[in-house]
Amino acid sequence: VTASQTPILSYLAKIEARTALPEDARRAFLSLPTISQTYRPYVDVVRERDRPTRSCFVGTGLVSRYKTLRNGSRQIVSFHIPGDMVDLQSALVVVADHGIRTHCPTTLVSVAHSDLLELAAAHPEVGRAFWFDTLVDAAIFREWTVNVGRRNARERTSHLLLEFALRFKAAGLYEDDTFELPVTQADLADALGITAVHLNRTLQWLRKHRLIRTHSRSITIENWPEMVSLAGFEAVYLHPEGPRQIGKLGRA
Amino acid sequence: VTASQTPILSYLAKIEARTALPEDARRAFLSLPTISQTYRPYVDVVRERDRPTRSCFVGTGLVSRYKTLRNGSRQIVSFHIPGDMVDLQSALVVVADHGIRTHCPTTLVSVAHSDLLELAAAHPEVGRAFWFDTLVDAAIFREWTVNVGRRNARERTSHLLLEFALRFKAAGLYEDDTFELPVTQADLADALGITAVHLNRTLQWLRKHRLIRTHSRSITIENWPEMVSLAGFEAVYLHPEGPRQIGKLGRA
DNA sequence: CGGCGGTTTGATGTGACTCAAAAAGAGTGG
DNA sequence: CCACTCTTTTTGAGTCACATCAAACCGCCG
Repeated sequence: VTASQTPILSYLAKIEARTALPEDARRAFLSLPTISQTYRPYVDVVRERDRPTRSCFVGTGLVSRYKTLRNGSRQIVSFHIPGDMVDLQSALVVVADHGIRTHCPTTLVSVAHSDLLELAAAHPEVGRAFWFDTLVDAAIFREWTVNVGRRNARERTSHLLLEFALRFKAAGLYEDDTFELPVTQADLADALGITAVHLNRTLQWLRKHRLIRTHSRSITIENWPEMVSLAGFEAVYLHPEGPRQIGKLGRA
Repeated sequence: VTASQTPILSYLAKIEARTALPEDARRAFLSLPTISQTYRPYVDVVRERDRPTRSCFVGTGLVSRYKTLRNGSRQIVSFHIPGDMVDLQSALVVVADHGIRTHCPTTLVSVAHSDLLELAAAHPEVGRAFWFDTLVDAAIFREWTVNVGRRNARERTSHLLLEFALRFKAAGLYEDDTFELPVTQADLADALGITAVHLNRTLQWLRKHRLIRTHSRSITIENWPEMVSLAGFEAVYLHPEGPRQIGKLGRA
């Protein structure tokens, strides 16, 4: 196991938590040629309108996918943490409709699209896993839309923090109700569709009411039930149950 | 060609506008057993937390996908017009994280998930087309997030109307800059994340400034360039260019 | 012609934005 | 270990876009 395989192993662990892959598919996946690269904070990995030829996995650090508007304001549409596959979509979609950039020192491992598509073609289970991953992605986007469309600043902020908590937990990066979120308040605000100033006041409110605690960039969920209820959080959309099983496919 | 095949033909036309399918795949697709059903306005086709076993195509009318919050407010996350495949995602994702309902008299044609998955397995081109469709879906959700997160009421409203215009045009339901949108202002407001009252005033503003015209439920884009500029609309996210070609797959 | 969804209007309230500047950290070099 | 800078967080005051509530109006259909 080389260092550059680690993020792929994490990704495999993630998708296999839902459905096990056959041994040969696993092995084929792990033997794909990869390139590992380290980036400084706030570096664009993909720019809007680029035509990337590789997809990548997050090893350490954190990246976001974002869109920029005419007036310069930015909306972050998703964050990706270690073990996530970023930009799987660019495997099929030729021109990027959004950018991808780092927020802290980050290591990414990339794989050529052609290799991914061949892998998916050769191992239908992998293809299915990719499709499922895309579907969960879409589900998260939908929830995000609800978040910015219909919830106020307190609700959205706690909703996002809870989503992070669950995803970090699934990635094994969550202990004592605490996780590291190497992102500034301005960045978070860009994701939440509010201003940094207003996010700051919102965080203060959450702290004052003992819902969360913060120490530099680490976040502690202090009162999980209250947070869930404030956010109106329902974990269904993260679909931890995994995809429909192949066994169930036979004519019903 | 039976009546219940029509929506599938439209769907095929849609995906084949991007990439042609081999003849046997086409034929297999068209010979799937279907059920055609007509619904009245405001009927739930799928309820949140359901476990649907069939996906459907829109024949006539219009359906929306939506999520409901605790306080009863609703956020529509997408609309589907004739020729769209709705809820392709439920083929793999077991439990629905959102509802689907009609807004006007609507005919849907449904296909069993098991059939769709077998089709996709037997014809990789179809599997790829499904995956691509999911990706475009996700791209639309992302844009929608940007819309509600970072644009004001006028910008979002014109953005949504332009998206509709392009999609209706692609579906051949657009003439003289005009299309039928069988949806109330309250419904549109649910999609835009604003109140019906405010949407109403926004539409009045758009009319007064000669950007659009409305006659009952039909909408005319009166000044396309101005609308595009107001909305900050960029059509990339609809990905009309289609998926990466198989021919390009060979090791680069 | 009355009832009924849907649209429009009006008055008032407020959550979030804007601009600006102070305070607190974090990193760097002497 | 302390000055210095740069970034991030925090505070304050004024403003605006959009929400809320409520009523009137309109077109459609039986």
